[in-house]
Amino acid sequence: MTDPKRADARRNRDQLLAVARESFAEHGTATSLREVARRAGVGIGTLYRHFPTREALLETLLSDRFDTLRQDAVDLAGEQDQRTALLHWISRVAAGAGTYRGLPESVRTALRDHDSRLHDSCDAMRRAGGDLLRAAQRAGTVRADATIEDLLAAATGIAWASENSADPAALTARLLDYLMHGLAIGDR
Amino acid sequence: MTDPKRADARRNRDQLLAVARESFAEHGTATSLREVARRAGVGIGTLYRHFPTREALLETLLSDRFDTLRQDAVDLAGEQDQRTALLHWISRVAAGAGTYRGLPESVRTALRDHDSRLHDSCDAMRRAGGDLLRAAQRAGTVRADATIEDLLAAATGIAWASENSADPAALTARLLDYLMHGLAIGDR
DNA sequence: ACCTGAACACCGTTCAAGT
DNA sequence: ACCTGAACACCGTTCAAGT
Repeated sequence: MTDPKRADARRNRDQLLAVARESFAEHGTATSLREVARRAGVGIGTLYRHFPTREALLETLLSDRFDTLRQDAVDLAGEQDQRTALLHWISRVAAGAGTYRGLPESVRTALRDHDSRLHDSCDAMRRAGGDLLRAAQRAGTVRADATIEDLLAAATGIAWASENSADPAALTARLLDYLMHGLAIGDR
Repeated sequence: MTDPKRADARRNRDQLLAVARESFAEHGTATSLREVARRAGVGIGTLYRHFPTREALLETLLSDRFDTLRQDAVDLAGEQDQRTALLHWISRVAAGAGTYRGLPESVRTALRDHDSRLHDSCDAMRRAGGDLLRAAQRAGTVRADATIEDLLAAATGIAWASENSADPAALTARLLDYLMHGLAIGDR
C-alpha cells in the first residue's frame, strides 16, 4: 500500500495525495472522497485500493507530523526554562491539530485509539512530550499532578475551539495562555 | 411552527421531539433524521414541515438550557466567593454542552452565529455569565484580561475534548481545574 | 498488479399530490 | 392545515469485469 510497484500506480497514489491535501485544506477532513478521486482523475475504486479508509488517507498525509512533534520535544528538552519549553511544544501541538477543519477530531481519535496506524508515532510523541512535562515538574515550575494525556487533550480541545473563529490563531494563543497559567507554579 | 393548531399536528410534533431526544442521546447530533421520522411514525416531509433544519430540531430541544444557565448565573451572583461561583457556572456550561455527542459543535455554532434562533437566549446567558465574571474580576480573584467569550469557548472546548473519553466527567473536571487555576489571581 | 465504474444501501431535502 | 412519500442529487463502500 505504501509503495506500489507499477509506475502508473505510484503516479495515481501521488496524485491522490496531492488532491486530498488540497481538498482537506479547502473543505476540511469531511471532504467528499468521490470528489477527490474525480479531481485526481482516477476511479473511485482506485482511491479505495490505495487508501481503504478516510483515516488511512489522512494518516498518510499526517504521518510525519507526529514525528516532527516528537523531535520538537526532544530539541526543546535542552532549553533553560522548562516551562517555556513545554509551552512552546504544546503550542505546536495545538497549531498542528488546527491545520484542517475537522483535524482536531482525527487527532483526538488517534490519541485514544490503540489500533490506529498512527499509534506508534503518536505514542513516541506522547513519550517525548511526557519527558518535557516531567522535566518542568521536577524543576518545580509546573503542577505535579498534570499528565501528558490531559495536556494533549487540552491542546486538541483548544485547536477545536478555535476552528472557524474570527481569529483562530489569536483565540488559540489566549486559551493556551490560560492553560499554561493553570499549569504554572510560582511566579506568574 | 411552535404551536400547531390541529391536534394531529401537535401530536406529530411532540412525538418527533420525543424520538429526536432519544436518537440524539443514542447516536449523537448527527443521527439520521429519516430514522427519527420513521421511529416517530410520520413521513419525512412531516419532520421537515415542523423542523426545517436539524439545527431547528436541536434548538427546540435545547431552548430552555440557555435560559436555565442564565438563571444559574443570576442565582450564583449572590454567592460569597465570586471565583467559586464562576467555576460552578462554567462547570454547568461544560456539562450542558456535553449532553450529546456532537452537541459541543452546535453550541460553538450557536455562540457565534448571530442569526441562530438561539441567539437571543444565548446572548442573555452570555450577559449573565459576563456579570459573574466581572464580579470576580472586581473582587480581584480572577484575571482582569479574561473575557466571557473566551470562557465560553474554553468550556465548550473542554466538553468536546471529553467526548468519547474513558471517563468524560473526570476529564472535564480536570480540564476545568486547569482553566480555573489559569484564571485565578492570588491564593491557589 | 492494478484500474474502472456500476451497484447497493444509505443520506438530506423538496415538492406535487393528496386528505 | 397538514401529511405523505416519490424524486433528486448526492454520499461511502464493494466488487465483478476488465487490461
